[in-house]
Amino acid sequence: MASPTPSANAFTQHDHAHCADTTLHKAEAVAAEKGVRLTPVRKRALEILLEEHRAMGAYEVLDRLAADGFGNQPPVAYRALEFLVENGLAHRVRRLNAFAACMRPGEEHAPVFLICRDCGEVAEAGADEVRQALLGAADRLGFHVERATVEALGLCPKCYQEAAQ
Amino acid sequence: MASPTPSANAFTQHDHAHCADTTLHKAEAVAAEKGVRLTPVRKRALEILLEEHRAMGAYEVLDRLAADGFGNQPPVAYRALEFLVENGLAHRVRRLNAFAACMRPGEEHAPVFLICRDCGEVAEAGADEVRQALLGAADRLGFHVERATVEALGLCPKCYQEAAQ
DNA sequence: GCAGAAATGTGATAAGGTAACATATCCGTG
DNA sequence: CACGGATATGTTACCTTATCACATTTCTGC
Repeated sequence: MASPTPSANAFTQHDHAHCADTTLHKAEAVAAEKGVRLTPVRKRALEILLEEHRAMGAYEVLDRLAADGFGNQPPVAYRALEFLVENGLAHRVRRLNAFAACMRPGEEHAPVFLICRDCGEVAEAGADEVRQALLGAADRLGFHVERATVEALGLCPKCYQEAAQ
Repeated sequence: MASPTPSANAFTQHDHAHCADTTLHKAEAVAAEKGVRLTPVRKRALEILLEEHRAMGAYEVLDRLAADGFGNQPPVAYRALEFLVENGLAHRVRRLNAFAACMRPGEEHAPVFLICRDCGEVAEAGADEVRQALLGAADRLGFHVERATVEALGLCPKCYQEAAQ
């Protein structure tokens, strides 16, 4: 699989600097509202994810944090990332052993990740129907869902077209 | 999280020996039909998963394989497990870094895993609506889904009741 | 039987993740 | 403001999970 380009999300071009900026502000608001502390490492970790605009491994984030003067041991990255995930500011993409900034912090949503196996691009899609269906299926078995992971592997529009040629 | 009991699936009691046996036969039929080889290691790996009837780590499966006279290096287990997953005879449970035998080999299905965070039990639920919803959401973005991972973490009926007390 | 493909065995090592503990910082309370 | 508990950070060490590379064997079609 090729290295993911940081140039698109949901498979559409857009202004990164802008969306990263507004998302960071939303994240700060969420943290304030929840009464949790978006400390320097945590904020920087989120910024890194937002800047890169792609799924990043914990060690990759760690390298960036270390370069910025923070600790260079794994727990530094894992703790910051865990905090972000716990508070809905980032997501964990299990299939990639990676993390990505949440594009809708604060909004209640069931993140669905669409991962292109060709270009590596990861898109976060909103999909309430998926969540509803999952809750329904679980409910029929008496299972009480707390968190859900929904990830699809396949081809993004661009790579699908290219593959068809 | 407590160690998962091998005594239930889909949170209901049933006859293991029987279901393991019939599932193994179905798996053999699937392999024959597909023209792929269910070699000794692969078959044994599947048997192990069926016998234990729970999600098992690759190294745990490896230990069992080694005890049965197969190689004792990681690739032995990973290759066998990969084969099983590729051919729909087992599933990978990403949240647990584990593998579980498929209970419906041959049937086209979207496996949904319900993982109890208390007792560790893992149930494979059929949930076509989930798959449909996911395909629909992906389609709206022009994404072409090939494989999907759907996993829910929460409480099984038993642990939910116990927690409520 | 033979050649190519598929599968296995093995050693080595990369990548991902956590436990434990010391130190520092924050923050409410007296 | 000082103090004490809770929270957060830094660091060491280590464990688990997963893959690469390459030699050897086994299968399969011809």
